[in-house]
Amino acid sequence: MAATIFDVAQHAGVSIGTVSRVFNNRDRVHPETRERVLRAIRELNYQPNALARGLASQQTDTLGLVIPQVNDPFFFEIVRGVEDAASAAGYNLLIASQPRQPGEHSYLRLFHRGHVDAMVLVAIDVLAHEVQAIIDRGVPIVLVQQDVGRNIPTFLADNYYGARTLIEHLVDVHGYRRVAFISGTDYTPDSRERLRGLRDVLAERGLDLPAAYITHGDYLRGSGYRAMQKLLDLPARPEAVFAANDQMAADAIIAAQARGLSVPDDVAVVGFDDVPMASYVSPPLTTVSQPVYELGWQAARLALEASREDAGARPITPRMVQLPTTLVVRRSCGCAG
Amino acid sequence: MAATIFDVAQHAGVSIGTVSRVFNNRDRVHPETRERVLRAIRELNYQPNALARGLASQQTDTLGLVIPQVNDPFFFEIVRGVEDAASAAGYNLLIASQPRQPGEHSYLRLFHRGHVDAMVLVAIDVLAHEVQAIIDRGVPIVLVQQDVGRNIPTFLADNYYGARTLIEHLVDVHGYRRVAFISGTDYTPDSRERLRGLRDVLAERGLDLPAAYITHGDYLRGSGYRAMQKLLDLPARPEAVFAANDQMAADAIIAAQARGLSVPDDVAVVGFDDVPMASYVSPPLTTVSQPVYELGWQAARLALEASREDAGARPITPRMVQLPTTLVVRRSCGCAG
DNA sequence: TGATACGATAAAAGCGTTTACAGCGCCGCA
DNA sequence: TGCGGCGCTGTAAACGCTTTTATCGTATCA
Repeated sequence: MAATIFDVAQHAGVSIGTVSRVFNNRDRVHPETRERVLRAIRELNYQPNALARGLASQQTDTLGLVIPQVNDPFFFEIVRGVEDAASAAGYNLLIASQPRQPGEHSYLRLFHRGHVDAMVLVAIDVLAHEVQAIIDRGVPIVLVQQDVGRNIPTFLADNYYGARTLIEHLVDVHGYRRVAFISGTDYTPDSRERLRGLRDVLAERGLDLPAAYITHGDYLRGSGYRAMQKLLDLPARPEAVFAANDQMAADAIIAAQARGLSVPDDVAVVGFDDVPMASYVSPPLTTVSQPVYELGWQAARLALEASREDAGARPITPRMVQLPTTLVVRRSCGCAG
Repeated sequence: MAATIFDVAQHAGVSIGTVSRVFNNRDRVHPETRERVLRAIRELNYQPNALARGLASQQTDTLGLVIPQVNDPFFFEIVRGVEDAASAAGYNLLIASQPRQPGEHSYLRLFHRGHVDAMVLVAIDVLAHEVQAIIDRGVPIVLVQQDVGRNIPTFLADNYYGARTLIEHLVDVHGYRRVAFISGTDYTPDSRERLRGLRDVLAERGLDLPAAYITHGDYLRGSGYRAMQKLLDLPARPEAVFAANDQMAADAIIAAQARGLSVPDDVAVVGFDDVPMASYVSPPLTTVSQPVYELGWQAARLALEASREDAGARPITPRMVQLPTTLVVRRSCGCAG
């Protein structure tokens, strides 16, 4: 088996308490003793057992991350941000997927079993009072791409402003007046906020947004195709279609082209997210870039900081942070390459 | 704080030993007592502390997963497979990235600190003897998209056969005779195997593969573009280009189109992996589909099984498993839509 | 020179489980 | 009636750490 603290203590001729003090730089230890202990640690390749350490110190040096069970590069990018922040802080990362059956909440289990010091929940359908209860018991939780109010810290891209900029481009630059929407799922705020951006820009210019122009997708492959078909069947075909993410926008383009329509000449299509695929579809997608990696990174940072300041007087942490989005103009809106 | 086993014992009027027996279904407990304990567990919402449990039982119910620090949807798909297998078996998933500096090996730390019962290493640059040592100490390790011999279990897609099928399609169906290659990184076997497939098919047909036709990429965005430029500068321009993954193939297409060349009329381009993007680029990519999710899933299953059979006489586990690949014909090879 | 304080270390008490072992009541059998 | 065995449950020792408390020299001061 691996060397334990006892082995090191024996090897260095000290007690285990001293080894612990040296390893954690706690209290003062005579320089000479410290040197002996360090040598023993090196010689035995000692690494403290994480479980024992967690049990004794009541902290696990582990960050919990819960993500939806969906294959979207968007989430992977968040995972990368979270992972980087965690490992930079010397934390491990424990990942759980939101289970399929809606009743079960895996983040509760992570908490109850004492696995983690803090949690980041990405686009997860949470129970606000449960989350609040966990935070109150000393395990900080930060939400990403989700907002349930109640003073629970939240990191979001500025979906509303991003959508506004995008629609303003369509309306003010290209002069489109009939703009339709393909929504995503509804339990996180992003699709709603993007729709609100669309709605407001149109309203401010006195343009109409008929109910039939709002179709429903689920962010996943295929749903954009079906929604686009419905829109193209409409008597008053939209001049531009705003899909709530790039995947659906890419599918919408395919759907239009399958009918022999040209994008953007017959109908413009724009998306949201700026995933890698966006620049490779034809025509390349005009979309809105979100700082996804950064979102994960900052959320993880906040969660970890909160877990460490737990005892002391903690500074006021932000209730909500919106990160800026950027309009990425390519060709699917009608602009020239 | 959360309820402990003591609270439950007191609440049910039994000893902690009995609570533990009930919770783990070990030994026999009087039905009536069991009922009392179960009620107490329910009423207190008791969940055993994972650390204490791991410390006492010497098993953590946690699977370690190490992936390269790269943003590739390919890896995310593997993560999903591994996660599903782990959670189906009641295991948690601890994720670590291969650190940037080549000297450090995060999987060693996971092992040494007793975090995990088993590990899956994906496309990681490992030290064979270290891995062997860990396995010998009772923590099973399974490699994915990597092979270092030494009886270390390995899951791979059948890269060689996949490449063969792809090249046979180019040569035998389309009649291309000048086929070039854009390689990936070299520390995992996949790029090498794909090149071998290309080489063998050409050789069997008496076709030449000049050294200049083998260019070097790194699987990442951008490198396919540069490699393609070199190929197009060649006096004898290749008729078809085989990129070792789809990302580079997509970039190669862009590079060709930037020169006013038509794909596939002037030069055909094919890739490998069949990532989501492949069907959206223009022309849609002919490529080879790998069972990526399945790769992760099966690797995790094997690792977990091995960790549980540890004590008993374990059946012979496979040294290497190759999963089948499928040719996906789209338009970038010259086939009609 | 003897009481005092202090720096350094050892000893021991948890942390919350699992599990080996002991104990107890009761039944069946000689 | 006495005793071995069995079904059930309590007790206590690990597991490998952290952290509090106790101890022991040694230097300091009156």
